[in-house]
Amino acid sequence: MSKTEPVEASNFIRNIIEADVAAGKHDAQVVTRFPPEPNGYLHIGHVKSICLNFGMASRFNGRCNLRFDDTNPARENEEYAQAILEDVSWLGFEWSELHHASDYFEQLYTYACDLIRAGKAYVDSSSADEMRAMRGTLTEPGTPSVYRDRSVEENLDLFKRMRSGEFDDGAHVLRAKIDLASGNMNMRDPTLYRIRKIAHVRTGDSWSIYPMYDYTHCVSDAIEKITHSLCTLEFEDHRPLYNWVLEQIDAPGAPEQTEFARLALEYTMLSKRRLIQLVEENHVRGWDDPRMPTITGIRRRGYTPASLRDFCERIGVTKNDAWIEMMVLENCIRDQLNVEAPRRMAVLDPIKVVITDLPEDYSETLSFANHPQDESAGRREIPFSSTVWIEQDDFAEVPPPKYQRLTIGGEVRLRGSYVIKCNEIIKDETGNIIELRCTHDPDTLGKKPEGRKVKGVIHWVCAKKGVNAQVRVYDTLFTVPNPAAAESFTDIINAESEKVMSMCIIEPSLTAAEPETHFQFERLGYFVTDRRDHSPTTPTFNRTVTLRDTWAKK
RNA sequence: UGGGCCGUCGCCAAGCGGUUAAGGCACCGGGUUUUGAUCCCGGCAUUCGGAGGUUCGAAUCCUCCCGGCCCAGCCA
Repeated sequence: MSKTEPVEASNFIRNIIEADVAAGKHDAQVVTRFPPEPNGYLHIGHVKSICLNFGMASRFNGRCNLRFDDTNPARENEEYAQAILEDVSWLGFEWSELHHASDYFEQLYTYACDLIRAGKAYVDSSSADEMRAMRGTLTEPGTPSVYRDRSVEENLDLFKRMRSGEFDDGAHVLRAKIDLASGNMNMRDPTLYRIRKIAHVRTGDSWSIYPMYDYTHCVSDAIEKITHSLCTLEFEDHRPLYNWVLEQIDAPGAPEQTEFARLALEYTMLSKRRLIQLVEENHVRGWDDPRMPTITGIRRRGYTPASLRDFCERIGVTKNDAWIEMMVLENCIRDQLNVEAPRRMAVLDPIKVVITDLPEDYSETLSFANHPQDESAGRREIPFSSTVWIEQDDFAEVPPPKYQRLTIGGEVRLRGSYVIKCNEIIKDETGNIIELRCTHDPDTLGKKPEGRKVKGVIHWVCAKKGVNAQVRVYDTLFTVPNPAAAESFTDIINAESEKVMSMCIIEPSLTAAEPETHFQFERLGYFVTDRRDHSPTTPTFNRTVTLRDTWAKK
């Protein structure tokens, strides 16, 4: 076997882990974790992180935990947590262990007391505003709070009473005692605990103080013996603090944080706040609107887990501020569905064609391959009669140059059927074409026409047996590549991001399809039966993506 | 000189002192085709943000410069 081995794409994180394993670091184990906060739906940016974390674990025969970073009960809820579990599973990943940061609250509290005893943390009774003022600026050092030198006994006592609920929100916080002059703002005595007299989904009201992310995350990683803690670039500045905390306590593990660039996808917005806004202001119909970049939305649009995993493979992992073109995502689903999706015919914007040289009650059954390159996909029967629907776009009274479809006096192949010629146009009183009267060449079924070339092939559906359906065609939600840069998104929302087409005609067999079944509608694109709205009596399809169209581009 | 980070083809991205600077997407040809799809074949960076330097040899090491991103939540 001398054939060239396909070189698996390398990335810096994989290289680091590879080197660590080779060096026997962390006992040559690889344990990662995906740590979402249950305060929103997962989106395609999270998919990158999920694929990385689960992918690395599986590649190195390690484990990947799913851990909810549930340290802020004010914003988190169970609906989000359930959705996250479903999305990760749907993507095809299985977590090794399921944890919650809240499982560690007691341990976190104990470590915090250790920190106080070691003189590494203190209770600050300044207000949030005062603390902000004392923090200094990017170029000026901070100034110490008057509470910075409280005794260990006083700190311990106060912290204990904070926990017991004696104080109101904001009365005190627990701060690490590090370096108020640090150029890294995170090291200027960061807050470790704040008082929040609010019930937590999992711990109820047993706590009135909650630990901050910086303190919780590293300790949670250590408790779970995570080896490689992968996160996005904005946490780079937090790494010194992550390490500082673990150095102060008697940590069970020695996780190492490595940061990578978060995904930036053209024409989409991935900030949780903005996504929530889209939903709440009804710019979309919900978290699973097929235009949303959420996993559930992308799923409803018709993307598959495999196509999303492929996407992550293609975009790579680096620290570059990279913008991924929409096309890259689209090509992933095209490539998968081109191989896997059975072909069908559907007419979205129909115009009637009457074949005048066939008896009015003529009907015939034609056999079609379900896939042109894959015999194993089988065949199906399609009804044909003297009246068919074709796409309005496939007829032009005044054809543009190089037009290969039906024109007056011209011929075109009805895919899998006969070559027809248009002889006459019928218009209504306002001038709209309502019917094309054509004749057919009976000697062209399954063979090329005699003595001439017919280049064009168009799709069609039998008017007698075709079934009415709703098809929703989608375009990008925004009109600009970087919507996040816009002042308000009301003026950059694409008014044509969704077009609901209710007069579509589909092959009769399509009504039997289960929800979430993928098809290629020939010459149009890939479509999926809607997860929620599709049924035999209400056939409903979403357009996942169009076919590549080199002609339309010109 | 507040701190941290990033710059390799239009868009991603390998590359880790010696390679003809991988690969994918896009693009441009040409072939096959009853989907203007797919598929196939070919083309596509004398050059790695810039300028110096080290070296027999630099995208890879050093210096300076230019451009971009992140940080002043009791958010994550």
